Amino acid sequence: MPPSRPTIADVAQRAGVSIATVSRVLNGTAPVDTETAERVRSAIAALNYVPHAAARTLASRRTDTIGLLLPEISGAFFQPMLRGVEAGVSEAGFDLLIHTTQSRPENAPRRPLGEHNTDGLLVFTESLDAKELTRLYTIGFPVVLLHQAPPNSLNIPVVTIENQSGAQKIVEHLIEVHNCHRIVFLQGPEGHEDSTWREKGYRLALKAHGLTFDPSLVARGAFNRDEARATMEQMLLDGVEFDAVFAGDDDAAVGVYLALRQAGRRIPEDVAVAGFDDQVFASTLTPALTTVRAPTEQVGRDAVHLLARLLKGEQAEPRLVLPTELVIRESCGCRG
Amino acid sequence: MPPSRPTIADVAQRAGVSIATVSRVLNGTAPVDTETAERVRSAIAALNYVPHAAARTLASRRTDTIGLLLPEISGAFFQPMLRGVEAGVSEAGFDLLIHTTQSRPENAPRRPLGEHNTDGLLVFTESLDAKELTRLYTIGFPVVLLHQAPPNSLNIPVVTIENQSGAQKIVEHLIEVHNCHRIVFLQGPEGHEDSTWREKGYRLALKAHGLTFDPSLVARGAFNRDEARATMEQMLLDGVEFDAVFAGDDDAAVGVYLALRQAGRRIPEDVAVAGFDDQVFASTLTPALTTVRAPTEQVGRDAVHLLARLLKGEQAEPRLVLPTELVIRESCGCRG
DNA sequence: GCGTTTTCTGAAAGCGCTTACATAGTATAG
DNA sequence: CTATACTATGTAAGCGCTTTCAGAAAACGC
Repeated sequence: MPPSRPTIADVAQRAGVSIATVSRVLNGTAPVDTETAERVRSAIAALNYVPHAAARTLASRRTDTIGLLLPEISGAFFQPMLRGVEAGVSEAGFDLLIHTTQSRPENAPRRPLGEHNTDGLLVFTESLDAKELTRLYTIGFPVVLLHQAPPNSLNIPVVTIENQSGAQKIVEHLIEVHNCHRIVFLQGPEGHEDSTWREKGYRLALKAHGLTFDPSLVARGAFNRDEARATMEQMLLDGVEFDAVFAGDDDAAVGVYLALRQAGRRIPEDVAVAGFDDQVFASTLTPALTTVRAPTEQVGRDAVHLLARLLKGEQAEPRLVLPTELVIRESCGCRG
Repeated sequence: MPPSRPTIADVAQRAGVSIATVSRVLNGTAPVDTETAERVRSAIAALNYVPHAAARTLASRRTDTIGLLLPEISGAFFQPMLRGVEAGVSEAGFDLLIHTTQSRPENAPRRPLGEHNTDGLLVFTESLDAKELTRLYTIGFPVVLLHQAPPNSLNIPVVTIENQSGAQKIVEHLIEVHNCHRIVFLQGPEGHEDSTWREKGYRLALKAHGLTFDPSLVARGAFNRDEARATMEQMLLDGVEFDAVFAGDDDAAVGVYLALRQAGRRIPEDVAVAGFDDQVFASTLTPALTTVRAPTEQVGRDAVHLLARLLKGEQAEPRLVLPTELVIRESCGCRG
């Protein structure tokens, strides 16, 4: 057995002080004589002492940890968000505990992240049910929602993006600049809030230009390459006529590319394509994808800061909506 | 203040037993009468009781958590690895604590992951220095290395992939099938082990076909799109002649694509390009990228299982090398 | 100088669990 | 029917910290 790690008592003994004093030096919670503090610090260094996180948590009732709940950790969309969360968390001096809800086996622990192991939670759309969210709210546990409005209009802060206006702008671009009239819209997963807003934007754009909404042009892309591809193939098979596709998000746009290419339809000559998010790969597709830039990294970062403020007991704005921005590339027909 | 969460004592009282019995029901560490156990379980359900992780850790000296140390969490390369690690961790019944070493601010905690908050560590190349690795080894703390051999030939288990033979195979494909003679090799980041092995494979392939190694064809791509692009542009500017590029990895291959395209060189007609890893985007590039499939997800999963075995005190193989596989697409000139 | 505040330090009580150890009851063996 | 062995449960001692409380020492005010 290896020599067990030094405890605060070892440090105290070596420095000739009580453990309370060591704790004070460690946390700066009370004035300590300069020389004493120095002795403690050198004892810490000599022993290679690191405080035991669990003991600390138990005694102080703080975990110094923020929990992040999301559907999946891989997936290009979550990369910038994770980067933002990570940066925010480390700036704010917390640790990060990540939990993904997809692909969880049956025997999953009942409540993997919560008051027992984090000080606060970041919750992405669909990764925690309304019941648990309500429970957390009623016990006053700090939560910040990402890309999702609170259920039952609870007063839980939200960070999200301008979905509707972004979608409207890009659809209007297709209409105004490229004279598209029959624009397919691929919805996101069932009940996905981002998708709902984007569809509203899509409809508003049509309306603003006197185009009637055609339900046969709307189908599910599920924000997913393969599903979008299958949907697209089906539409082609069904002989649905269209001159543009607003894919809902960039992942779906890739599926659209694949389906159209296979069917021999040229982008953008035969069909203009637009995405949403501006994920990393968007610019390297051929043709480069016209899309809406979502400040996903900033969402992550802002959410953490908002949560951090909540944890300090400060007041925080209940809703943060970050602006999106049109990114014109080639797939719509510009610079074709 | 919200009503504080129930403790084991509350459960014990409600079930009319001692806290020890509750603990036994919770952990199954000793026989408990069926009926008593049932009473305890319903008390737990009624109170919505969840054991306090920190208290548990403190008392049992186990964290049930595995730590993962890597340079960055975003980046397409790490996605499959994370997926594998995640899956493995949840299969093995552990929690996952992730820590990234890049972009850490100055005031970073001295040792964010270690014996004090995890039972064992998964360490990706370059994310922990030899000194700390040695320290962990000497105190007998379980560690599994990913894509990296242990320093000072310590006996630390490793999970990695067949870099050398994979690289050799793809370079030989360029030589044998496409008759390439002047093949550029873009190295990974300074000191990156994967890169070292790939370079060896590159040299072996040349040698096996009687081609002499030309140092002017080797430059740094850093496994990074932008850096590879810049390097490539410089080579074009310098007038270096070549008929193929083995980009080191897929990210660098994208940079190569961009640089070549801008310079008006066609892929694969003028220059054949090959990558390594077979990241998600490889098949959707135009032309589709010929590369070497690295079983990155499997690496993550296997590493966790290896670590889990170590944690159980079982013996584990000291080195796991997963096979790579040639993936021929269009960028080399096949099915052009 | 003497009371009063301020600064520093230590003793000790938990935080919510796990886990020897002890004990009582119940089988099983001879 | 007594000796032996389980089985089921409780008691209590920590795990390594933080934090309250109190006290000693030093500094201050007048």
